[in-house]
Amino acid sequence: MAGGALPGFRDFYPDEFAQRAHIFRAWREVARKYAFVEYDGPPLEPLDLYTKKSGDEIAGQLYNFTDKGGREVALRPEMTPTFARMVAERANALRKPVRWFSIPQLFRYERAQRGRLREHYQLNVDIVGEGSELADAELLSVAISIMKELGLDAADVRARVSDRRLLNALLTEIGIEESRQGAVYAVLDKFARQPREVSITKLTEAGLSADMVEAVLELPTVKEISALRENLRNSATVKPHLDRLTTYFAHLHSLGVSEWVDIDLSIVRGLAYYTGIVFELFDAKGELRAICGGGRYDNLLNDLGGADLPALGFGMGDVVLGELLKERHLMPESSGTGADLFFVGGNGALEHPIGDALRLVHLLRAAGFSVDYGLSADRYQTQPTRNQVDSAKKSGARAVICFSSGTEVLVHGLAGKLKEAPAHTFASRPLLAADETAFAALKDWFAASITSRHPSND
RNA sequence: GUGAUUGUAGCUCAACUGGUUAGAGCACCGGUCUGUGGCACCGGGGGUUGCGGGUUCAAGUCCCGUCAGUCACCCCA
Repeated sequence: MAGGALPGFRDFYPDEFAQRAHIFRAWREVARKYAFVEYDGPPLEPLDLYTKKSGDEIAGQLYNFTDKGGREVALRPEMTPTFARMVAERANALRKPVRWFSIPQLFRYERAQRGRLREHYQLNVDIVGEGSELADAELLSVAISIMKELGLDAADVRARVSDRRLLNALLTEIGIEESRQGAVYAVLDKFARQPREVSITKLTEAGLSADMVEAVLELPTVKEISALRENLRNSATVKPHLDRLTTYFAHLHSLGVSEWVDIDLSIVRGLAYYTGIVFELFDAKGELRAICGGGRYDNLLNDLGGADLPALGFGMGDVVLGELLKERHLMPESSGTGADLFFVGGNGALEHPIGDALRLVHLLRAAGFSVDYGLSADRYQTQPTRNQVDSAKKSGARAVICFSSGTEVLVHGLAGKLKEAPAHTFASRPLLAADETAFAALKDWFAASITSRHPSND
């Protein structure tokens, strides 16, 4: 449609905003449980923050331009460089290990597709200053706990785990020299998405012998450490890395998330800076793109900011996650205002002009209620009450309130059938006189009688 | 950036091989109904058929371009 948002950008109408808020709430709630603290940085950064170290692969998709001061700038495509700079600047002062998270809006200039827009929000969770595999286990546990928090289970989402150091050792043991390992990584990354013959061709072209090719193509099928060839498993080069992965899995088990996790040595991660355990979260059916990806990047802080600290982290975008939640009907369907009270004109509207109505609304709000009403002074007295109540229901309000006579105020619940809903009348005079005990009585009754109309959405 | 495919109201869709003022349901607005008020019914607003050209007596329908969506590449979050 013409005149809409720019391609790849989204308008968040209240319903969509509620869904976004639902995801953000889960992110923040779980981060808090794991004792991470929130930070943020600028959405606009110097261009070279991204071109210097991340390489050309990212440069072609940057949303960049020259600002009015002649500076080359870019909308941030990822948070890690900003994070690295912030940590490096205060590396000595920060208490380790650092547990930080952020929910930046990120931008990339590339053709939009399902699950990939030009803009998205991405939870970033990072740990700095801890090199042990326990930190890796803690990090993955955060990601999985978010899935749980949103109502997903181990049948919906799978975590796939690999380890760059282990993979390096395995390839070396197979006899592949380091200069050719990059090509092998590329093939492993695409192993599931391209025909086996293509993989074989590419590996052969990379200079691997038939034996090596066979050994490499076995790797993605390994589901347990014991399934590795014996000579690989027992090699002195490989063993320490296998031991670490074993310990890592033991920690995951203790943290209660091991049933979500599979070994998958074809998980490579595109970004070149990963150095250790890496992981991705996928929907179990494999219909969508990765929900989440991350791992250990022990050299990046040093390369980027000169702080020699081990670090690890993950990013989780709102787009794919949102699609999965919608598919599983785990998203709030519609928002409504959810106001406590909706004021309508009742039988007493003629005795109480709009001024009285507004005064009551004002006092109710001052007493702590959220109050909605039709913004027409005219219809307050002329529109049939039943039609006003219809509007109140559609608004999602929990109860209606009106002048039911010259001397009384009626509060009536909107949950369920109107006839069965709780209702109560209060004397209007003390309420209009801002009598505190009258409002206290109203609040008590409301709290005891009126239930939320959307108990499942909260 | 490459290729394929789609584009009618806010949403989901209709309109025979081109043929009167492009329709319906839902949603929205107003109203009616004092025993099914999260119901039924009545009425209303809203579309230069994505946009721009072309063919034709006549285009939502055919052709070209363009923009946008979707999918697959590329690549990655």
